[in-house]
Amino acid sequence: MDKTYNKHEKLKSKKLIDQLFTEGKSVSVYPFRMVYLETIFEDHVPFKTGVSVSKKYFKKAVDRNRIKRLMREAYRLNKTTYFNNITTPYAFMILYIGNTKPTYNHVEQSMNKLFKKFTNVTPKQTIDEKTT
RNA sequence: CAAGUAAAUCGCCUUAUCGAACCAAACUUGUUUUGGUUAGGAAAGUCCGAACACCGGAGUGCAAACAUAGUGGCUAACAGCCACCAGCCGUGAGGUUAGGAAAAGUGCAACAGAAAGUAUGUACAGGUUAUGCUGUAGUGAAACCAGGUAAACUCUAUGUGGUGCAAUGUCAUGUAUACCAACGUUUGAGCGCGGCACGUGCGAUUGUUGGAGGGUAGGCAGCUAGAAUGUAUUGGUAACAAUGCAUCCAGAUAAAUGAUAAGGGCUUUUUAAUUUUUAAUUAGAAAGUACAGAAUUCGGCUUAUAGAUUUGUUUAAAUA
Repeated sequence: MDKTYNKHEKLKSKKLIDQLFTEGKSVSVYPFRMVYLETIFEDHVPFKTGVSVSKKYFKKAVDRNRIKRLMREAYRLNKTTYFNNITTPYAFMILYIGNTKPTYNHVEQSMNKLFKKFTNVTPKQTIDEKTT
């Protein structure tokens, strides 16, 4: 997997996003919250990821754009270290739940923590699902 | 010089690494390669005016509601812009104005004043038997004759259908089936023919196929070559118009136009040194580098904006 984040890796389907929020599980490391769900994609992409910032805390479009860009960048550069070993396809939605404008370093560190937590959590759950 | 004043322009740059979207070409037809393009002056507020689309009426008049309001011009249109007149502000350059009508009617009016109008007080004088009456004084912008106010109602003139690209059109996976047709199934309720049975016709139910309808997820069109931009000439005081030449300049949709690092500008503060005091130059340090992100498209208006630049123009008094 390369350090890319193109059209096919973006979570776009409205249907899937609704499903994600109703059925998905979540891990959170401040200031992020990641909702995830196991699915199968028609175009055989391993992961699809979306990014979201609340309009409630950031009223200006410029600020929202900036934060989303930082998040996408952090995802793009760090996903290879965590997700290359995972074979099951997942849909992700990463939410920014803080209320201050972050710096890039801050975003990257938090994102790393978030992914670590995710990789620790997921295998257990899959085992649980199989047993029960 | 300094302080204004009016108008216009710009609004960080370079390099490296890793990326995103769209378009074109190529072939090895791909999550390929190569090339090109990729946010603003306000993209913002959504306040006016249009284009375009659909709905309604499809004609005319009146009324209501809303908007506009000096005169003339510009414009596709406008509540916009330009010129001129008038009032007000400023020494001035200049700024600013909801600048139609008070002899149609209704209302309102601070302070002062007895009273701002279903009034007639006080003092003095005149007059009278006396009162009513007449004059003067005092308040105020205005005292019975009217005036002010229409960013009060109102009147006059002019204009105005509604909803908005989530408009609208089109393709249509899947799902469900009140619809229609054909064929078929059955422990086939019930009904008709018949005295009853068999039989036969209709048929609730159910299956398959086809059609029609509906229009969800999603795709495509609308979707960017235009009242376009730049430039020159001509006409016009100007807004603006005409003509010639050149150019193609974002099209995303959980929403691209980026991230990081290094260096350099610019501004402010501060330290040191030098020079002719104010100040300037050089070197170092610290901080800052705005407002803000297209979403159908144009013309305006309004609001936000670190800092920089250019041009025209004004300066009374005081001080040097």
